[in-house]
Parts: sequence; C-alpha cells; structure tokens
Amino acid sequence: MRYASSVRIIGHIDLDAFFASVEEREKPYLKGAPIIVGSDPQGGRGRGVVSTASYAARRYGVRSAMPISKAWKLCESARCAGYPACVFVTPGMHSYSKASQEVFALVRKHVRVLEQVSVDEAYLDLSFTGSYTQARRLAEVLRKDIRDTCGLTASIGIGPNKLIAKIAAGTQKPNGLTIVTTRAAERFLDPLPLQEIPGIGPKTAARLKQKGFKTVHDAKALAWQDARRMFGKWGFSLYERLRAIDDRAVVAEHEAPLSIGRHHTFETDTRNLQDIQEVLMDQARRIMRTFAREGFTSFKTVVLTVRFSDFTTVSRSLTLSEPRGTLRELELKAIKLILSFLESRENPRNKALRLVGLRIEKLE
DNA sequence: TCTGGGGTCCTAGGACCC
DNA sequence: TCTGGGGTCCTAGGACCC
Repeated sequence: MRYASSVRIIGHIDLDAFFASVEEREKPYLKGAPIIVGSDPQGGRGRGVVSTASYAARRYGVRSAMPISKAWKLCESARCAGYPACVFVTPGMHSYSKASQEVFALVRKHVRVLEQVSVDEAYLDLSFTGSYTQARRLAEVLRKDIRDTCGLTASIGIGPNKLIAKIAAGTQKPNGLTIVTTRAAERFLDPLPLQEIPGIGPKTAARLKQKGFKTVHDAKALAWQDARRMFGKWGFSLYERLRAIDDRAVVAEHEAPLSIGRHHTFETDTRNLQDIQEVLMDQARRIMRTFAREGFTSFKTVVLTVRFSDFTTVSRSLTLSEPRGTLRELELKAIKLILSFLESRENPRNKALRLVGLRIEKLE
C-alpha cells in the first residue's frame, strides 16, 4: 500500500457510557433512564462502586468509580425532588464483550491496524488516509456505521499520536469527533490540567502541584533532568508527553495476558477461616478456568492479596521451583499463603479481612 | 462519600552466581 | 584479608488505567 504522504495520523475510539449504553440497547424500556451499572447498592449500604453511569444518571452527579452508596444517596435526593428514579444494574460482562466484538469487527472492515486496549476503547492507525481531511471523513463513516449497525455511539479523537488522539476523544463526549492536527497539538495540551495526561494520576499531580504546576504549560518549566530525578523512567516520558511527543506505535496483535487473578470484597469484614477459604477455593477454580481457556499450561508464581478492615493492603507471593499447571497446586499454595496472614506475626492486632485476592503469574 | 475488580508497569532491596 | 562489579531472580509495594 502506498501512502499519499508520510504523516502519521492516529485515531482513538471510545464507546460512550459503554456498559450503560449496552443495557439500554438490550432493554429498550430503559431508553433515556438514569442507569447505574455497578455493584448492588443494597439500599445504600452496598460496598462496591459505580462502573458506568448513563448520561441521564450523570445529571444527578453520579460518576464512575464513585462508591455505590453515594450514588444511591444522590439518586434518592433526585427522586424526592421529582426526577425519575435510577435503575441499578449488575454488570453483565458477557453481553458487553459481545457488543464490543461487534463494534470492533465493524471498525476493522475500514481500518487494518487496530489496537484494542479495553472492552470499550481502541487506537486506530489512520496514516493510510493520507490527510486529516480524509481521516475525518473516515471517522464520520465509522461513527455512523456504529450507530446504525450496533445502536451505540462512539467518540473519536484524531491526532498525530496516541496521546493526542486519546485526549481529543475525551473532549467532546458523548458522540463527538475531535481533530487535533500536528501543528495544533502543543497548543491543545497547554491549558489542560495535568491530570488530563494519561499516566498522571492523583499522586503525580499532587507532587507537580507542590512545585507550583497546575497545567501542562506550567509543568513545561520542569527540566528533563528534574523530571527523571522525580519520577524515574517515567519522568522522561512525562517530559515528552507535556510537549505532545509520543512515539508509541499502534500494535495490532492481541498479546497473551501476563497474569490471571480474582478479587473478592466480603459483604462484612471477617476473621472466619472457613469463609475465607471458601472464597479462595472458588477463586482458584475461576482462575484455572480462564487459564485453560487462554491455552496456558503452567504458572510459576502465586500471589495472595489481603485487605484489612482499615483498608491497608498487603500481598505475599511464592514462586514454585518448577512450573505447575494444576488446580490442586494452586489451592495448596493459596492455603499456605493465607495461613501466614492469620498468624499473629503477620496480623498482630488480629484485624478482620475486608478483601482477599488470588493471582497467578509467569504463565506459559 | 468511604472506597470494586481486572489488569500492567516500575522500583528497590536482598540473595546468589560468576 | 579486604573488596570489586554485573546479571538475574525473587519479593513487596506503589501508581496507574479502564
């Protein structure tokens, strides 16, 4: 294939309020309702968080990752004020991944190099279109196709690299199309708060704010040597990102997972070994099911994570002398690891457990 | 407001080998 | 008797993403 020019043009496609939109598509009577996909709110006493809120629910102030109990309270106040009541839905991952496959299969008909990064997001290499004008045309076709064929809306960002494409996709949600050309990229980033840069989370943002930096433009005062000193390897990437530089390629191959794990938060904190053991054995079975489905034959490391009632989280791991691939082996190691936590040495104040998790690594 | 579940990548110290 | 580095593996924890 010959390109009209050698400009690199990258797209990022992001399905809007994805879990909630799929629920709406499959249950037409929910159309337009404030939908909250997440754990069981249990009348305001539930311990989980919100996975996705539909745009109608966002008008009540509900957001992803918010405690489900808070979402419940916001919805109650809205209902008392005469607004429609919220619908709480438990996630149905199976139908979400089916919908995701439909959408991205459709996109692949137009774009050869597609890198799916999660169930609702993908990067596209649009360099073959040759120009931002042509890339925009293609993006419009994609959005129309997804809407007409799958009944879902997508927001698309287009830019000179993954960083700009991703941020652009998020600026006009839902159902938006945002183009940021190579020339405009730095100006586009400059006024943004630092946390808009993927990779800058609350901790990094706080450390930068301490130095007096709030926006991308501010933080460009940081010399790369200082960025390296403050943030290690990531410091240099950070220095580049602030300047809209990002050389990461769009990689089409689906890579095998590096680890497989399961977590569980108890409805009430517990010290009961029987209950804990039951959860662990169930997790071991689920992990081995995924392990077999993915075609793995052995694991070498087992990690057990515990979260105590005070939310402190610790992990213990062990590496087998030889790779193993049986459920029995995983169960035995899980028991060995959990017993070490229940000993007074590891848990001197005998705190109850809020969460237990199991993970296998070094898969073959 | 009281904090899910599934992951990835990085760091740092210690052990061990050459 | 004292003192090297380099490389690799293991372990634990932290930050981040969706």
